[in-house]
Amino acid sequence: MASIAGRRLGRPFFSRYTPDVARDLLGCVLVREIDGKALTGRIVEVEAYRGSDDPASHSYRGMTKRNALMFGDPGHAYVYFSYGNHWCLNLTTEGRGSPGAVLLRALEPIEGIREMEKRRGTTEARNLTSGPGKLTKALGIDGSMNGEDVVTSRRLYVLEGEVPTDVATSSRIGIRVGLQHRWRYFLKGHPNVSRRNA
DNA sequence: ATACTGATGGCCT
DNA sequence: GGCCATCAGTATA
Repeated sequence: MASIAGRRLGRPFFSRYTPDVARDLLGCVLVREIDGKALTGRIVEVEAYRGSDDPASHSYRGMTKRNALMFGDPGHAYVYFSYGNHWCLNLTTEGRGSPGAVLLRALEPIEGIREMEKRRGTTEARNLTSGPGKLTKALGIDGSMNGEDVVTSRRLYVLEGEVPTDVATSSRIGIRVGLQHRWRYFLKGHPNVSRRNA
C-alpha cells in the first residue's frame, strides 16, 4: 500500500470555519478499524453544514437532542439516521456553541475492499462508497459511532493525505433550501463521487 | 440517458 | 402528519 496517508488530523484542523474544513478534508484518508481490520478510503466528496442561518443545516432551528453534537466540541462523529434506511457520517467543526459539521459523501476505497464488498453486497468498485449512505454501510458505521471523538478514537479517525489539485464545488445535494451556498466540494471527474455531473 | 417510487423510521410541528 | 443531508429498483426513451 502506497504511503499516501500521513499524520492523524487533530483538534485544530476541525476547529475552523466549516466550509474550509470540508474542502481540506478532500484527499484525506478516513480510517475505520473494525474486527481487527482496517477499512480505509480517500475522501473525494463532502458537504459543509453550519450555523443558525443555513436552512439546510440540522442546526438551523437550534439545538435538539439529535443535533447537539454539532454545537459541541469539534472533531467528533455526528451520525444520524436518514430516510429510514441509511446512516450518514459527519465530523463536527468550529467551536463549542458555533454549530457545524461536514457530511462525508463519498470515498475512494483504499484498504479492506473485500470487506467493504461483503458489507455492501456488491463488487462494483464504482458503487461501493459513492454516497453518504453507501460509505457508512461499507465501513460498518452506524448510530453506535455517534459522538466518537475522531481525534483520539481507535475505531474511527482521519489521516492527512495528498492535497488534491482538481477540486470542484456545487450546491449541496438532496436539499431544497440553502441552495445559494456552494458548500459541496468534490474531486472533479473522480469516478467515486456520488453524481457525475454538476 | 432521466424519472419516478417504495422502503422505512426518527424528528419536528 | 409531513418532511427528510438516501438508495435500489423499475419504467420509459
